[in-house]
Amino acid sequence: MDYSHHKTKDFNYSEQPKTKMENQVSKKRKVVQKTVVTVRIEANIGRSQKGEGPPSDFWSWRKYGQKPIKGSPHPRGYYRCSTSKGCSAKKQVERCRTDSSMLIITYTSTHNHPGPDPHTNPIKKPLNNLLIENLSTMPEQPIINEEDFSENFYLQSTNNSSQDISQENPSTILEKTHDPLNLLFNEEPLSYPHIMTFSTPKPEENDFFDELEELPIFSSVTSLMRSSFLDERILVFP
DNA sequence: CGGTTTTGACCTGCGC
DNA sequence: GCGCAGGTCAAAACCG
Repeated sequence: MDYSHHKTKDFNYSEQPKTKMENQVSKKRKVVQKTVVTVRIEANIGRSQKGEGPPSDFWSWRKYGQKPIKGSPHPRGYYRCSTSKGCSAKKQVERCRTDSSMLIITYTSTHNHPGPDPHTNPIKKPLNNLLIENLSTMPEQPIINEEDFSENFYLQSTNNSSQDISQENPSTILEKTHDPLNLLFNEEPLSYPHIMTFSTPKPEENDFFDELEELPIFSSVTSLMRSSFLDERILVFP
């Protein structure tokens, strides 16, 4: 396995002597870029989710670990981006301890490569009955995925479920301030949810991509996604 | 056969 | 210093 990217200091972890773990970053209480998203699974999303898996998104993820979390009946899964070997993007997926129908997805670090071409990564079956519940920080990557938004996917109040995030990720807001990308969003730090209130293709989607394009990392990708992704979606709809 | 998932071991940070 | 909790490694199993 190629874990050499761990040495790239994508995380603002403190340096310290390492032995076997020299390629492994430190874990807790460090300043990292995080984007927390909660997703509600309304129905039995049996299929590929197997009741535990995270909603898929544009990126391909490879699971590299799973740990039971104290106080939560559900384990947390650890995923890293498998699209590019050098990509340090990771995400953690866990179920809300108080509401097992809620998935809490924590994105860590950013992708250092263009997103996958939807045309070379054909859309799978759409994820039905999903609700984005919360965006506690700015999306630094396309957390909105083609599957999830294909149908029956809509946003609820940003504040309603924020308690889950604020309780379980109290440092999120703090960490966000260290994210240089967020400087781009100072004017409307939590403006994203409103542009995601759609369940069918609407002009709002363009707004979403418009905003994403303000991120340098996405500027080259979102235009592609905007066109191809939306085009693909039309194919998905019956 | 290559990529992904599973899973126990290992490591680090933190609180006491 | 010790124990706990969280995060990652890496070998084996699994899968298409």
